[in-house]
Amino acid sequence: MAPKRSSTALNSASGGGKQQNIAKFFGGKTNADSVNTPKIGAQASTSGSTGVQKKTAVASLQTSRPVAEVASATFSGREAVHAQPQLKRLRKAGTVTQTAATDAEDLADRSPSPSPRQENTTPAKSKSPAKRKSRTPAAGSPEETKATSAHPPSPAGRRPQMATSPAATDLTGSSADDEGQADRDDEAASNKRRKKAVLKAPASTAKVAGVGKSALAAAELHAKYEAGQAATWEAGAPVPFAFLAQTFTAIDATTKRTEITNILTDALRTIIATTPDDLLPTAYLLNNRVAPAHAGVELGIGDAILIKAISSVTGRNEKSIKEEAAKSGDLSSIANAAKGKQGLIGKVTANTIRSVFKTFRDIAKIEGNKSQDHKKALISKLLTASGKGSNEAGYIIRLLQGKLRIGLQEQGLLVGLAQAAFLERESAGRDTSSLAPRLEAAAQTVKQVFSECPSLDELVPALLGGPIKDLPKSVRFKPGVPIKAMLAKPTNGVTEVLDKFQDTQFTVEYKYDGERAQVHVDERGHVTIYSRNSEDMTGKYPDLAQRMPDLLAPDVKSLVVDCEAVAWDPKEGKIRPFQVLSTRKRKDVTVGSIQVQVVLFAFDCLFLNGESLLSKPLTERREALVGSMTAKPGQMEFATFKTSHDVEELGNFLNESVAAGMEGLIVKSLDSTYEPSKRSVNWLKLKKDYLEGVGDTFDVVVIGAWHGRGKRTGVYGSYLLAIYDDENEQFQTISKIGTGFSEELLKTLHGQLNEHVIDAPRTYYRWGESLVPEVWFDAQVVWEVKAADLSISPLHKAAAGLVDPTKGISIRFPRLVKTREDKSPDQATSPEQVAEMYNKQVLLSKTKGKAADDDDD
DNA sequence: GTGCATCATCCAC
DNA sequence: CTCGGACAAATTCGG
DNA sequence: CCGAATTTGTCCGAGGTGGATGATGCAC
Repeated sequence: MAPKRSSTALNSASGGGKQQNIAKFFGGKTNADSVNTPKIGAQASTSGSTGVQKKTAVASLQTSRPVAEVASATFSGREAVHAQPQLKRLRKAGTVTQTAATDAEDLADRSPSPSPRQENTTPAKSKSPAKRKSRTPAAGSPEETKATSAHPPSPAGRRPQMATSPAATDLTGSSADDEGQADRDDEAASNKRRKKAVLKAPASTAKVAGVGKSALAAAELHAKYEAGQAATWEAGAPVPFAFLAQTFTAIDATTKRTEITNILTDALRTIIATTPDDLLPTAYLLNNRVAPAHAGVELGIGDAILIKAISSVTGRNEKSIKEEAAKSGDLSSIANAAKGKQGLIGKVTANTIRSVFKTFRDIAKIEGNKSQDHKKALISKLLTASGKGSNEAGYIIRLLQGKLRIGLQEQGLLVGLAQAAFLERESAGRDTSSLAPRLEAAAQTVKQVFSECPSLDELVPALLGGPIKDLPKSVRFKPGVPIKAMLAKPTNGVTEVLDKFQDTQFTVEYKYDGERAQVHVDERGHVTIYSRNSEDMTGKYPDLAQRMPDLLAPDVKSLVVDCEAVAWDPKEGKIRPFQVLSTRKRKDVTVGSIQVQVVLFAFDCLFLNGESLLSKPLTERREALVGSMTAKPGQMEFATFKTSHDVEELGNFLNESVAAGMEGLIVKSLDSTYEPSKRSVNWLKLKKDYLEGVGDTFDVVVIGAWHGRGKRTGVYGSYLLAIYDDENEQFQTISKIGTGFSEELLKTLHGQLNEHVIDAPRTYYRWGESLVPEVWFDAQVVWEVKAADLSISPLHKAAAGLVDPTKGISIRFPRLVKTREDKSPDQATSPEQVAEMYNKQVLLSKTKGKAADDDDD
């Protein structure tokens, strides 16, 4: 064996130091270097090798940025070592770490406080003056108020870039910004070969302007469009499904965003002008839904049933359909091809939008014995009733798959709805120069409204009923209807965080590894709980629903809080890993039968006593949060957070959080509003595995692949990966992988791997029965892959027998880092290393849970 | 028919 | 959940 | 000061592991 040196370059710049440590850790074991980076170690107290790793990890965390810098910081294990103590020292200095429960005062006085505030607004280089300068309220009032209340209005008059759009410049006012120390920073940074620099002031993004050249061009077209003319049906008559299919085809033909929305807008206008009753079913079809998410109604259709249906309509056998679909990457084209021959048979009446939608709803209701046959029959009927042109049958298939794949999804739909409604019902105006901003405003309003009340059942009628600017009055946030969750944007290091939040006051929270839970309490005390995707989870968490009333402060009448539900071990008083939470029953759970207990970590308050808090700054929402509930260990606690601007300290807090079993941190701007459904820069997530050169990586061998679908047609869409067990001379699968590739690389790899195709798997491959790749490869190619975590796998075989007697180990969130031309397959990561990493993770989880910060002193 | 294994779908991350 | 690509808007750069 | 070049924000669609649930299929 003796995979010698191999990686001289391994981890080249970023991981040099780490490498040494690993090697040390594995006591010089031959291929030690293939494990690039084990987890950040457990508590430092456990000295030894673990400690060493932790230290280096810490060091690189903190710098994170320029690769070279990291490298030098970590290059020698020594240096890294002495970095550690100071970290510990710093820990408490001058900042507050609040662990749960504590009181509101504490919170209140820390946060907004004058001093930090001005510190942040003052030096403001407000580099994005244009940014929040906001547009005339036009139709978009709600965001408006929100934006301005979040920040001191700091508009900068000059620079109304949106030349022609007067509306966009209206509101501007004085400019508060001063010159450019930002520039200096930038230069300094870029001198250090930093990729790009900085910028970005705080919250309240675009929305204000958002009208560019292409939007203006579009407005001109819209001003001229005659809605009714495209209709081939009589006013009031059901709109033929073919009309929708044609629209899809047109949209599919372009990738230009404005063009897509224009096509959609025109089509929707036509429907509004002729048969407005069909707008709702149209919207549902476009939204790939049959009911609002929280209604819990699903189609229950997958490729398997679709293939059966296609088979029964075309007479082809299922297997051939399946194979062709795998190769062509598109089931829908098969249905279309068949249609090309047949067209409408006999006296079948053609599909209409409403008939298709009605059938979808019927399908969703079917359950029980023979339900699949029943569904198949309905689908077959839809297919036979599809016309010949326009790819109708294909779109039926795609709609049922829930993947239209034409470059239009929910956000695009909302824009189309907004524009169409505005133009058909209230535009009035021909002055195109003001039209563009008004359309933009309408779109923003509709998006906002929908994110606060994601129900087309409410939105569409309201859209047809009155002016868009009145929407927020009729369709609004209320307990009992989930609001779309605000999401955090990934960042690649502490320094990036600091860049983005330069002159913003921010706070840092633990990122718990559980499940998002949006808890609603209405005026009657009724509790409902929603998932990140707005599914109703109340049936899964009756225990949470039951305990809520006891947690509420006396004067709380209604409330919506944003939380993370985390598995909880009541005996040990510690949190448990996500994998445990996922084993919890989901339906018809009764409080008495619960196997996996759960603790809620609350981190935001969105609604209190009849009032929406969305437009309030985080500081206020936090006050509301701690003021409205009382923490109880093991039941409900407030997410641990701290407020600090110090790089080192942030890095330290990140490590702390990981040691406490967290996924990392969420960094939040303190004066930002809650922006539903946005992946806002106001919330940044910081996970150790995002950092370059940090996190678990593996060197794996490619032994199989699957044909890609959709835009990956013609190349492999995913690959099967294995590690190498040199004792038994086996390649054991550890994961599939399908992300981290550029399109170009995908092509290259397809060609490269095709040279290693073999007819049958090698006898020395070990894989899961239900994970048989479509193509096998001889073990030749080695890649470096990164993951967030390791898990015991029911399918994969890596390190089988080492941790679990039969099961192997797999990885969470695998992605390609790079190909490793310099490594041979026998230098891949070994089972021992995988097992070691897994064990370390478990060990860590044993000491985690509670106070992670009581270790020093 | 009942019980058990497997497949398909959905949903969390 | 992670990632990359395409667009459009916003911002910076260069003449 | 204006147009070109570059950066940022948004949206979309490829793809991952794993567990519960419900339907189906097979053995008895």
